[in-house]
Amino acid sequence: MAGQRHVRQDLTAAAIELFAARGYDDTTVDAIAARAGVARRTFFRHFRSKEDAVFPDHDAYLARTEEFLRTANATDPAIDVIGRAAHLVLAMYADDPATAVRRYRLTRSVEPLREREITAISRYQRVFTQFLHRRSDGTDSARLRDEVAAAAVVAAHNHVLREWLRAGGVGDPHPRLEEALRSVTAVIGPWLSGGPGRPADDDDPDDVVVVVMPRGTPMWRVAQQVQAATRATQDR
Amino acid sequence: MAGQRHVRQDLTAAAIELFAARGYDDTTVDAIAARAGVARRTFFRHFRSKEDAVFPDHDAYLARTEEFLRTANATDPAIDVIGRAAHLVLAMYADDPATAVRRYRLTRSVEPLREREITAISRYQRVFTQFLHRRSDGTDSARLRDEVAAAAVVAAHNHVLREWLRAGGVGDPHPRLEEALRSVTAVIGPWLSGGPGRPADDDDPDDVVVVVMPRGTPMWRVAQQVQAATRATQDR
DNA sequence: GAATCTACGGCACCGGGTGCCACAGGGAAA
DNA sequence: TTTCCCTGTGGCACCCGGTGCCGTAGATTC
Repeated sequence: MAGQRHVRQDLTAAAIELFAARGYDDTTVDAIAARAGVARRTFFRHFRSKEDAVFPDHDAYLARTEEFLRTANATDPAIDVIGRAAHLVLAMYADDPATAVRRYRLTRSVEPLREREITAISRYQRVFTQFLHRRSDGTDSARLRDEVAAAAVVAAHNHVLREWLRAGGVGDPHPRLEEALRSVTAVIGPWLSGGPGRPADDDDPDDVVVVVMPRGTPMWRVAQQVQAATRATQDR
Repeated sequence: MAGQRHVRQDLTAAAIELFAARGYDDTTVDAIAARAGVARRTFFRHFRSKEDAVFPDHDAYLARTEEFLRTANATDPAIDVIGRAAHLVLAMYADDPATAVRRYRLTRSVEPLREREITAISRYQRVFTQFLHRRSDGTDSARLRDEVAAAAVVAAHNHVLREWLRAGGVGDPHPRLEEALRSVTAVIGPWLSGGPGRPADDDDPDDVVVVVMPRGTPMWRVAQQVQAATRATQDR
């Protein structure tokens, strides 16, 4: 049956139109179903709740993000991987700017939808955190850093996305996210992966590490270099 | 009427007991009201929704947090102020460990309550962000840093709170939050008030950053130093 | 003692969400 | 072709959270 996908799309379209025209509270599920030309019962076959009609394929997006993280290259810095995952999430909005903007305007004014969106974001953050946990040792301080790092990346993503939506969804938000993530990961990245090298010899003032590199080097690379340098002279 | 406060407390007590005993979904508002010895209509006079009964004075807490931030000393570093605000939020849980733990166990297993909690947390984060915005210039990069900093502090708070609750709410969580915040603010603080370094001059091979520091220096401090060094020669 | 205010109870109603059964159509196996 | 099954759908009844409205009892004020 080819119409199976149509019904779902018709329902979201009807929902968004009616919400925008008559308001969220004053739009019943009956009205949405009627506009889409199906029965009320069919609506709840496609969406768990009234709010879900606004975020149709959210579960699929989250699953895709999890898949991306699961298949990520194990040698890439973890902070960069979740950064690219943030780009992936952003792309899901940026691929259809018109819908994204309409949904944003709606979400901003309707409380239940806003709460829905917040919980959706928290699920992404949770997925990011779990990914970082898989890559770090289980110490409490590492877990703290993982959660902070995930929160930071999500915050950067949200900032760029919101600014882009507020401006009407014009242009490509990806470069802006890239820049924001560069700024954030420069600080968070090294701190995140900052396990101790060999113990410092506090009594030896000459036991130092010297690093020279071009200005603008990504901080995660700085961290790599410093750790490499630390290990290099480990057996002096 | 002295019983006016009693009814509210009785209702939350009845709700938590019944939720724990019979599950959230299988507990109707009628049952809660009956157990508290009042009518169903009275329940909705005290709480906007069924979930609200579990988080009785959440609005008051948020208001207290806002008040704290509004009356904060203007000369204190912003990152420290929201850190102390996080301690204030933590104290609201830690003041009644038994209730907090019961509520945590409940919240963890019941989805609607978990979503409620998440939106509650997001409100705190929003308040933190707005406070930082009031203290920073309105540039886009400053706003980004504000949001990341607020997210980081909230994440640290959540981590400490959750670990404390998971362990049964024994002991004082404040020292642990203090330590977590020390670790986080050491990285975020300078970055928050510092701003990004100047862009790299890729065509100038002499445009390098040199950092020398004791072996074993935590990586977050390396990042701090590198950024400081980057800014230091900004006007050469 | 009358007026007023506040908290509460009872009631009817709306609407989101679910369970159940029936049915239509299309494809695969007989 | 016939039979069977599977999937998407419609219709119905029902539960329950949440609201509006009105009445009332008790406490307070003048």
